[in-house]
Amino acid sequence: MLSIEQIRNETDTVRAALVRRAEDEDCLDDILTLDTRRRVAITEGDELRARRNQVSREIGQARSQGDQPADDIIAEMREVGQRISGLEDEVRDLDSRINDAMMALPNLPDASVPDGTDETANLVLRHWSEPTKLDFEAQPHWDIAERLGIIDFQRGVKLSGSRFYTLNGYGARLERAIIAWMLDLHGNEHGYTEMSLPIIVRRETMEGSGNLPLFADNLYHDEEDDLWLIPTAEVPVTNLHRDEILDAGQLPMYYVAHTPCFRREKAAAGRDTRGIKRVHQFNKVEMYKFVEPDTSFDELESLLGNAETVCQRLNLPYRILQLCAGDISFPSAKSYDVEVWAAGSQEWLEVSSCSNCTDFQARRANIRYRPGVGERPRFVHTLNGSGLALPRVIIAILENNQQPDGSVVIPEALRPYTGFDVIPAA
RNA sequence: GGAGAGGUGGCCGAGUGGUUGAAGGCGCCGGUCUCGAAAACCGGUAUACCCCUCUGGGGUAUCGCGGGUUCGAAUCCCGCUCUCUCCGCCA
Repeated sequence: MLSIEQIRNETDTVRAALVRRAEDEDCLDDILTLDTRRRVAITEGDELRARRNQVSREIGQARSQGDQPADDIIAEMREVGQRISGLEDEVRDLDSRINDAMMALPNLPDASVPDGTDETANLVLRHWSEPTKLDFEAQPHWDIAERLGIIDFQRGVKLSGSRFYTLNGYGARLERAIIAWMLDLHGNEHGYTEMSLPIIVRRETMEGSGNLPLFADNLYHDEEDDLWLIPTAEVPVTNLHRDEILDAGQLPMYYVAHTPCFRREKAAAGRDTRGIKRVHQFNKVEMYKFVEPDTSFDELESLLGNAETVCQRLNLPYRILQLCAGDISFPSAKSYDVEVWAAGSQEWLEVSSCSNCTDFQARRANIRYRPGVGERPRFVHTLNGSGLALPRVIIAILENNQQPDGSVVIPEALRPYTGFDVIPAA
């Protein structure tokens, strides 16, 4: 959520930034109109309340001295009370309309974010290593995995429907190893605190992270208790410190968590239907930072570095994309994507998206910190990045490390965790 | 799921209709004292919003949340929510 002060005082800046995101900025005028009406109503209500407080105090004092208050004063105050109620209704209505409009506004792109309205305008910043070249006919992961018997698509569908699968034997063990290895890497070498979190959360939690009310379409929902399955660990982590005022000394705070992620993928129906590139349930290791505002853009660079380290240690060729203004996610002010090369399906796979959400989520979830003793609380900045998403890492390992005999070699870094060096050809 | 108890400021804890945004204590910050520290003493110590003749002044709201009664509610009534205890159930 943006700040109403910024919309009020820097309207043109906000308008220009929204245009860069290819967002409709007409609502700004509506918000400003509602905001003016709101403040008029608040002022009038406050004045009436001040009058009522004063008179009530006088009535109390008179009564304590045995005097009876005049009936006409009581009658007048009764009427003042009704006017106050009316103004309160009006303010409540205006608040909710302003809030609805504000909730629909995305974060503003940072000045360093390139122009562009969609993914075609994203910039390739750099490559690491060369896309894997195999001197035999490379197979896509769905063929490799089925042949090795480590992914069962049919039975996944039998259990849960399309876009579900099971990992079997070496496949399941490989996934478990990758998760444990990533958590250890970020926990031991990058300074993140490991968390195990609820993956089913209340409505308020989804609102705090910005997934509701706008993106309900992509979420699984339990109607009976109004609980929601998380699409990413970003949701519970963001809300860990909701409605808190942190000490400056506590920042920065780094968290890493492995969770299953659930996505209905309504908007992507029909896309990427083969294999495990786009599924309804997947595992992900997520990195998350709460930081002081002045440091957040530096923190974004180191966050990206942490994601890159994962790819490097796995020896997966990757490239870094800087997302353009029209392609950064709703709460983000600046984002980088990490894409690894998959030699079988011959495409770049997004395995991580690292974003600086500045104070956008913090404002929504009311996460503040006190810069110094006696100073006013300020909103923290939040950042998140996958570190990494499991299915696509598995795809890349299977496709890049496949051997002519049909086996798949495990990256060295993972071997202490898998306990095997190769998935043997069946 | 059943029964009961309870949610007050950073923490503990008073407070059942009228100068209570909230006693008292602890903690924290500043000061006095001291070579320094401790102790003691003095002072300060929530958040959000609004207005103005705006390096300052004034006002409003907030005692889990939302309604209601009343001139006036932390205090009374209703609904919700969360926590705790006991019973039941269960990994």
